[in-house]
Amino acid sequence: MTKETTSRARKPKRGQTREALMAAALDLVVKKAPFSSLSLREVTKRAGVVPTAFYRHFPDMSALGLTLLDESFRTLRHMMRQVRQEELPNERMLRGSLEVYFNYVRNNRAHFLFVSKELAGGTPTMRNAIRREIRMFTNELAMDMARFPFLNHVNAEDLQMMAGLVVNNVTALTQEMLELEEDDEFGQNQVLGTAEKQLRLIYFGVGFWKSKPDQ
Amino acid sequence: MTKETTSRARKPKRGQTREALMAAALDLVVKKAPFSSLSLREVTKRAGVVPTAFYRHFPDMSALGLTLLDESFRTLRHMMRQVRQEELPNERMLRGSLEVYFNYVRNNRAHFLFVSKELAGGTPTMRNAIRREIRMFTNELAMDMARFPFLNHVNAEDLQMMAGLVVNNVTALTQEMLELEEDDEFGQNQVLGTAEKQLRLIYFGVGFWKSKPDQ
DNA sequence: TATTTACGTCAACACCTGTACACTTAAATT
DNA sequence: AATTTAAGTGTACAGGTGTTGACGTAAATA
Repeated sequence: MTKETTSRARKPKRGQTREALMAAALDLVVKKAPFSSLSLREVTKRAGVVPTAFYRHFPDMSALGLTLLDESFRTLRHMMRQVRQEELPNERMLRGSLEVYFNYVRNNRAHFLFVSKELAGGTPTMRNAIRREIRMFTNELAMDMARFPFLNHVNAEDLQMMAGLVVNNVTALTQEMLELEEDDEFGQNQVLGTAEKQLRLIYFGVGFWKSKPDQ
Repeated sequence: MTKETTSRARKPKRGQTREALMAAALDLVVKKAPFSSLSLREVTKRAGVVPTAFYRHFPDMSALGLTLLDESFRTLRHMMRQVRQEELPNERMLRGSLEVYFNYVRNNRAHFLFVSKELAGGTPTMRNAIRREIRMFTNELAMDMARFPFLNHVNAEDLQMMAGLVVNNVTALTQEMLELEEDDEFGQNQVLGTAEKQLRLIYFGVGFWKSKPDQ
């Protein structure tokens, strides 16, 4: 008799549980703590699903983490590629590029917070994956700079060094940005202004650089 | 009859349990995970003490964390003050300063790892405390730069910007250093070399900088 | 239409967690 | 020498943790 009456209270919830789990994890990262210290049970609870349902989608939490990491960088990579394909950078477009980038950060706050917290505090696997992505950005930036006419006399190693300088700073400023309240437009503009000045200063230094010819 | 015979197996362990707890926590940070995800029980276990003994020394884990943070920065502050009191910096002594600093990092690896992981992943209290310390270093560096003769025409805001650039980079390179194995001298020298070049490049850019007179 | 598969539920487990309480005892203070 | 204090111990409890296993059922496939 109970068999046919139990069909009413079942939640259908077709196939979007995977996305719900990912969203729940990101949500908790924003509101609570770094991903690496979240528990499987609290993620499923926030996703509105029973703990054991987790295993239908991921073998364990670290698999969820790596999926989130992939999601975090996929669109960013795409955006950066587009920006880099435009005309050769000049001083005028520096501000524009920074605005585009930091706007992207603001619109993907959760993902950047996730990455930022795992960069130093995650498992070795996670840290290496993130550092590899960042190194890739650095390499691509160095390749772009190689096409600058006035950087012809800078060797590959020094180009890498310069790109590293830029990436290090943008990374640090991103984290500074993430510490600000979401509606703190004054603070955000201040960081943006600082970023522009710092990059321009680097730009000046780069113009003066002379690589040792033999190394 | 059991009363007087139980006196033999007691551990004396006078008053160094507090230090043992701090050392145990640092140890676990190096070998296991960020401080914020350590449990009270595993810290006491590693310190060779029963869980409840913890409360004789700290009200909770976050109090231990703040103590560790204080310990991490106290000696560093002292060292930096000494370095800054020496003669005005020139290009020659840049390498020397970096060597002193990174040597200090190497000799205090656990403390720097602790700070590095809490900087982005810790509780808000912890993050703010660390960021305050770093901001202090930036301010002091900016004050030093103000005494440079050839920086007379740079206003206070831009000095802050320049100091921020330097500190951001040294911070990033410190974290890069911490990712290397303790005995990877080649990698460490490579980071040191990159650091020197990057700071020299900034030095060039600073020489070219003109502040807007009105801001 | 019959069968299989994907994806949800519930119950149970062994273990780890922070913390309260009552106890012992070496050392410090009187 | 007597007493107080500081700092260790063991027991206990309520609650959170990852993971196994058996079960149900809507949707996809045959």
